[in-house]
Amino acid sequence: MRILIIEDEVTLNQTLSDGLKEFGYQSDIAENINDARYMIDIRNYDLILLDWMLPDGNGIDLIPEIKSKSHKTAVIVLSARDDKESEIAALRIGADDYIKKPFDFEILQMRIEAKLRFGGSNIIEIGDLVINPEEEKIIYQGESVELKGKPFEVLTHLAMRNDQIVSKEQLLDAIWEEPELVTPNVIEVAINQIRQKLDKPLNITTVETVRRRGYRFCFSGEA
Amino acid sequence: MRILIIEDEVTLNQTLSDGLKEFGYQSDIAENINDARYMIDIRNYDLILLDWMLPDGNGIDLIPEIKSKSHKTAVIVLSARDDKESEIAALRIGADDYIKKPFDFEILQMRIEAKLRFGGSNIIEIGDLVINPEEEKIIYQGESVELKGKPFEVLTHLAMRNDQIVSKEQLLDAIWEEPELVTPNVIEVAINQIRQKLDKPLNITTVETVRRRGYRFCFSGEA
DNA sequence: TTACTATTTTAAGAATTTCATAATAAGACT
DNA sequence: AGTCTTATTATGAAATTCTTAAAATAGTAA
Repeated sequence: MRILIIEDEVTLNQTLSDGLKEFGYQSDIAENINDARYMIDIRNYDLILLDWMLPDGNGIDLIPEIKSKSHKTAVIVLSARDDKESEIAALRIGADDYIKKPFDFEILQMRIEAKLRFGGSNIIEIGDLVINPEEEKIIYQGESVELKGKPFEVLTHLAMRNDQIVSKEQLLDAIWEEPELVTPNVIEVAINQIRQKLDKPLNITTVETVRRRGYRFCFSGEA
Repeated sequence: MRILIIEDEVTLNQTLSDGLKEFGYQSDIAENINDARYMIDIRNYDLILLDWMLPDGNGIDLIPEIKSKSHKTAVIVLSARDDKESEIAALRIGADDYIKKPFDFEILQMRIEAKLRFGGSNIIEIGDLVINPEEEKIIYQGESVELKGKPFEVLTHLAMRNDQIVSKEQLLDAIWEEPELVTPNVIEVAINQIRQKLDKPLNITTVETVRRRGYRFCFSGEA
């Protein structure tokens, strides 16, 4: 997670930066709009803390630019203004939150986490293989791979447990509604699908069989 | 967009409900935790307004349940408590925002929109396809496209979630007033409309079906 | 109100896709 | 070789989605 702090008070921005680092976030500091613009341009931020009053202008004027670059970047405005109109203006222009100065660091911390929690995706990324369970999509080296339904679920389950042996029973329990009503052969069929549609055309080997024990997803990302 | 209001003061919850309807949101009211639990169970909410003090317990105790059902549901806590500890507690347990009572409706309005907004404005612009939900208008390569009513709303909902799979249930909850009174077939019909009136004449494919899981708007803007 | 129009919903058969099975082939181990 | 496990493929059944048209509902203007 990368956070940009746009704030000109050196004491404050340093405190914020240090505090955020403690919680495991990467953070950069910009002390004016100009620098901020540059940073936004070269890096992708998950969240931006934005002071309203900056030496070279109003922070909130940056919001449209930020949002146009990436809608997914959350913006929290920090402002000394405590009138209702300012808050509305900030939110209206696209801020995701508005916190009045002086604020409690713990509350800011919590609000940041609340914002970033949203991005809790469970995308599996191994080398240049990307599996997105939410969207039921597989991308390998930029190419989309056609694999749907049960075989996709099996692949996902295995890929999440990279290098581990997963038994057929485990797969059945995890993916089939009523595991005892189907023969274990369904998995063999699914595995076959995966090999046909993923391994074969791309010339890679993702799932290997461990005789009597199950299957193991084993893919380093290297050829 | 469907919003659940969990609030026992009848005047307030009615005001909120009416206000939200004016802005085009579907909303339901629950006056206690028990009812709320039921509603959460049967419908998918994009956002939940949650009063802290309810006749049968603390509202914030519902947050873990809400989040475990769908982490995409945003929760805004409304509370009469204005101490720092309460706010931290609410955020820590998973709330996405905390607003102290009495609050200004306009600010609440803005904060709701900040949560639900997926981009800067609400005009959806992908390549040379422009969808304007406010005016219920679609422009593709300068050409106006005739698509109104429910099918338009379905398209909008899908387009706002570009690339994501949206289930029929979610569509029903978001767009129909009483989702359980209609069959899911209405969506199939709406999708068909979209394909007839948007995809076919313009020779593009916007919404693809993901069998068993729903539909996905998938349009890069490129041919 | 009445007639007319547009939109929404229902219904039902067609078309498609997925799933599980079974039968057979291939491979591994003793 | 003989036995056991896994791979492969085809096929039929089941489930889901598509399509179309008619019925119902809501909306508008005369």
